[in-house]
Amino acid sequence: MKNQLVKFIKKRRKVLGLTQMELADRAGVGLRFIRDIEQGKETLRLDKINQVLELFGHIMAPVPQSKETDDES
Amino acid sequence: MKNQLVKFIKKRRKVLGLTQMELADRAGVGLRFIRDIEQGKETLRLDKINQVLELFGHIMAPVPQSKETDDES
DNA sequence: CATAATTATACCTCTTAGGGTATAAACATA
DNA sequence: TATGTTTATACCCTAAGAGGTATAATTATG
Repeated sequence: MKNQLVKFIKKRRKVLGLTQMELADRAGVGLRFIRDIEQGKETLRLDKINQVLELFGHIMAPVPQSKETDDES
Repeated sequence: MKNQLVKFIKKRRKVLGLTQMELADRAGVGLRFIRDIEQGKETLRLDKINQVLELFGHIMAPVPQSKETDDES
């Protein structure tokens, strides 16, 4: 599966009913960064991504390419 | 667990008996980048990391913070 | 429909990641 | 010990990521 990050962020944000701006504020990143994530930009910085994922109790880690998202945790 | 990436890269590289330089060449990244990864630098670019992980059939994806590495796949 | 809220796109600036190179340190092995 | 190999640290330069802002497009909502 490709771009699990995009799907994950979008889904989680919707679940919490947050706007991109609210998410950006809570994560302490710029609004533009949230947009870049959700647009599938691949040249993002890892620390910034993790900064956002932390809100959802997640972190970026190496997983087998084939494996489907096992989280929903 | 923190920095699964560092552990993963170091372990995989050792298993294949590659030097940092060899890994850099095969992944198509600079030697400095491999070193930055293994030194735990957190401000790395996601696309570059994935470029390296691809050699091992892996990719960066969001996982629960608490979950231990389940790969070894 | 009109209006407001949310998201997307574009431009500018500043900071820094990534690559290269050189040197030093650590780690082997004889 | 000395020698060669691998890894770490430090420097410079270029390209681009991240943030801000403004504007357009999209999506609700009445």
